[in-house]
Amino acid sequence: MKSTTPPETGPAPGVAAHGGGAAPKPRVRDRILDTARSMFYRYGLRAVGVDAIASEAGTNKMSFYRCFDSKDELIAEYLREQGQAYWAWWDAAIAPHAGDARRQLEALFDNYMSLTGKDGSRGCSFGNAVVELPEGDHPGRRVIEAHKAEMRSRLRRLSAEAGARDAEALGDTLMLLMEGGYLSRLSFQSQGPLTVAGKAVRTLLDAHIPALAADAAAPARRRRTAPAG
Amino acid sequence: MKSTTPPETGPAPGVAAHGGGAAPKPRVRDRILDTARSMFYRYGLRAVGVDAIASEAGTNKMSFYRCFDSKDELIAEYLREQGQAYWAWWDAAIAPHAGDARRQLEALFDNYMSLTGKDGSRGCSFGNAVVELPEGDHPGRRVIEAHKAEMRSRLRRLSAEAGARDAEALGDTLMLLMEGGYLSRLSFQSQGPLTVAGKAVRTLLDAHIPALAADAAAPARRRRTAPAG
DNA sequence: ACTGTGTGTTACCGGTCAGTAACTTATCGC
DNA sequence: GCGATAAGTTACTGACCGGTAACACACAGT
Repeated sequence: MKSTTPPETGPAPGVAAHGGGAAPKPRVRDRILDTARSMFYRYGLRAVGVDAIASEAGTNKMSFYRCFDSKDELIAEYLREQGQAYWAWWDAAIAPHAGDARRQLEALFDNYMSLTGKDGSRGCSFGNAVVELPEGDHPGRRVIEAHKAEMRSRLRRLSAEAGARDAEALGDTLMLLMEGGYLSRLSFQSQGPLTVAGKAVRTLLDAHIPALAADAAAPARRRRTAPAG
Repeated sequence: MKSTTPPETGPAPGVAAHGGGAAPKPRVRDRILDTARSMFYRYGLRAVGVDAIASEAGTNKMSFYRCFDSKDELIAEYLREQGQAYWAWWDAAIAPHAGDARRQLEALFDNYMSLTGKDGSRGCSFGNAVVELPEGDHPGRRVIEAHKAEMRSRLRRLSAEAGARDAEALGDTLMLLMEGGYLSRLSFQSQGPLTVAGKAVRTLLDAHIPALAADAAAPARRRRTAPAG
């Protein structure tokens, strides 16, 4: 196998001045979790050892094992934290269009595209993690499966709220689209298939949502978007 | 980390009777490659060591290194072999409908769904591999990127042949769909979003292909498929 | 018989893996 | 100052990692 993780020589925050005011120096556990997040995401779960995480976090293995029972538990905790951040992002992305599910979906995907298309992006933490955790009993797997199930159910719910004829099918299709973008991001640099996700969503919404011009409770400007001309 | 690969106690073919006739006993290299294929796919690239592969193939590490320069080279070779098998499958799936690109796409996805939905399926070898190979210079990465680029180009070509208004967008959307099915397969058992891929493809084809009733060279029965009622 | 080739066997290298023991130090509230 | 708690340090275990050296054997074609 190759060298995997470069040294990643970081300054290691270590002890921060905290005698004077309200600068609560980050506890070891938080530093470790933060470091684990970035290293796991960048290099993968198996490629990163606890020793590397600990020293990168400015501490050592012994302190690591005072905070976490095992590496597997750290992985599970890492995934739980990623989940919280994910739903915070999700909610923020759809919040501006509360009440208009169609626009919420469009905004969600627009946001998703620009985020996943970014330079440092390595796709979805959960999708990547599940590839490395084939064992059915790993503590991280339950987190992953719960996360993906929640994603699916949210997309289905939004599809229903948007007035889709077959909300479950639309929701699942949107899920495939998202997952596909995440995965394809790893094999293409910036001009990958991900770039059409926005168009694809609008096409699917058009196809699934009946075009009732004056529908009750429906937003005024629900424009049709034909796929090219 | 957990135990990763179970012992997988296999009988190890070893020496096959070959003195009499035309039974060319499988060479070590082939046995190794075959074992690597199943173990890499099942457990992942990093989870499987060369020692485990060799002994599972009924040989040993020394013979392994007589056939392959390194584990990384074996990985690349594994991916090349998977690529050959993949295109053979692909061509066989679309062959029955030569000349009718729309039906070819439908057949491709139907075939893909039943295959990826199978019990032992762990999604896409290439997608899984790229998750474990973040290093840009790994010999396997070129194979993966070439494979995915080829996939994309084939889907775009089929979309064009099917008469799509925006063939590149349709092709890329279909690519997202496929990739999404592969990835989501890992987080859902059998009733995952993958099950709607067939419907989704037909919806997208309907949306992208102009409905010319009597088009030259167009197949007679190109039925519209409305997404539910 | 001789030799080349393919293969099996054993032992080993340096490095890293996850995880632990025992001890020291720094900082906190009191 | 005192004790409690959090954290750093060094050294270690046993297993596994990718990769190699040296040697033995079985069989092919000549």
